[in-house]
Amino acid sequence: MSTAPNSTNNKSERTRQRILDAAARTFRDKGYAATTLNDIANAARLRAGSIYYHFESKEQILEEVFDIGIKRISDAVLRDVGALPDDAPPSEKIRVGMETHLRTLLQHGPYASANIRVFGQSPRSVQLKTMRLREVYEDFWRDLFTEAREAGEIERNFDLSLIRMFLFGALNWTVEWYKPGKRTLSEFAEEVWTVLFHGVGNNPATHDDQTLPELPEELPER
Amino acid sequence: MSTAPNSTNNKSERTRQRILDAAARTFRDKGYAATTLNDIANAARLRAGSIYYHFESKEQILEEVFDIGIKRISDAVLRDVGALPDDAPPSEKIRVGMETHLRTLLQHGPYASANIRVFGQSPRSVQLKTMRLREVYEDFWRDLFTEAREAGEIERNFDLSLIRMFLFGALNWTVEWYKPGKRTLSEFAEEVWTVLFHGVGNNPATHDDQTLPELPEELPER
DNA sequence: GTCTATAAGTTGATAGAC
DNA sequence: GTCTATCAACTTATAGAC
Repeated sequence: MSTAPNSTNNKSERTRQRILDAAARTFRDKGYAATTLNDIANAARLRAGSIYYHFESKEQILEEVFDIGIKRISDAVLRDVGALPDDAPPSEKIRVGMETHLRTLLQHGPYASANIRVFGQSPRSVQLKTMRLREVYEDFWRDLFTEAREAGEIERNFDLSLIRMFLFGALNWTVEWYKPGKRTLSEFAEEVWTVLFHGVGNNPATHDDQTLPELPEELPER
Repeated sequence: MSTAPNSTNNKSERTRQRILDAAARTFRDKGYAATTLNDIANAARLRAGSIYYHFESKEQILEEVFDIGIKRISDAVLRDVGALPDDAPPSEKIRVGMETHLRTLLQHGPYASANIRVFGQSPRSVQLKTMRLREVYEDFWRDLFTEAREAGEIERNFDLSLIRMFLFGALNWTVEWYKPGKRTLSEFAEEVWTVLFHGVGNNPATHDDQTLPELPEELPER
């Protein structure tokens, strides 16, 4: 009983988690190549050799950090957007998704931010293994933007994939500069959303609610 | 005459440039720590030891790559924006600056993009040395946005530094995903500018009262 | 100026004691 | 499970031949 073999909360598992936490934080701060097993071991309060009882290689640690990071963002965003009524305006779903994406990135541990900062410079083999999870998350957003256009909330002539990459660039780049300040994350996300949908320009009409103009069905592809 | 000692185009200087070019490209692709002097030497077609005739250390190479990168972006943007009439609308200056920033980042060699990708994970001491150049460039954009607000082209209540970081996030992130496609860089920059000032939303008013002429003349191809 | 050779240190990873 | 000890490979940097 005391040696419950199926428990996921035994000592080994907890040590494994400590190593992953330490690795994620160090990867995020210094990058993958600059992080040594000694760095990770020190931060996890054990010796470098002991890591190999829990992991096969440094690369394997990176893979798990990546997978956990994407899953954390993806799960949180899908949960919060899913909690909205099905018939909520897509633009509102986008607003909630943005806020949760940001919140996970900036406040919920180093896994998500390690992902953003290190992915581009990690070995190709590692990138490929985490690709599928990334694509699932990306598809979610692709669908959300398509939904918004079909609902008439996005002008027809915009390139949706450009808009998506543009938005994610702005959001992901926050890991390079964001410091918690006077503005709450919600207010921050709200302002980004406003820029995305209404722009910063002085357009008097933009702040009254949307009136859906007549919208023919033909979509100029892409 | 053949041994002109002051010439900046002698053999030594050209080799130095080859090393810097090779380093910038490899830093951008693999990151600083993952790049070895052997990588650089191979790409520059000489042996690792020979690099030390031209540079004192690996860090010094990184510093020069950073400085060159910022200077390339900064010089190009200040030149192109400066070529506009002084009384051009600030929003137009922003549009031109954005386009040149993007063009330098994506088409004018690896120095600028290495800067974006590697800076955050480089040694603190190196970051500090290039800070002053960065701040000059940042001040330029800060002034431009302030000018735009004072001209009434940006709504009062927006946080300008947030807008600026938001925009640069979107622009800088392009190094992670942009591939030259059907859309020219000018069209691309134009669309980003439109999103920034008018948003993607369906706001009928925003497209009628454009004060901007539509493409009065051909842009000189670069 | 570039080469080869090599020093001096670090790294990821393994073996075996406890 | 974690430790210490250690290896082989690699890294930055230097020395000296050409």
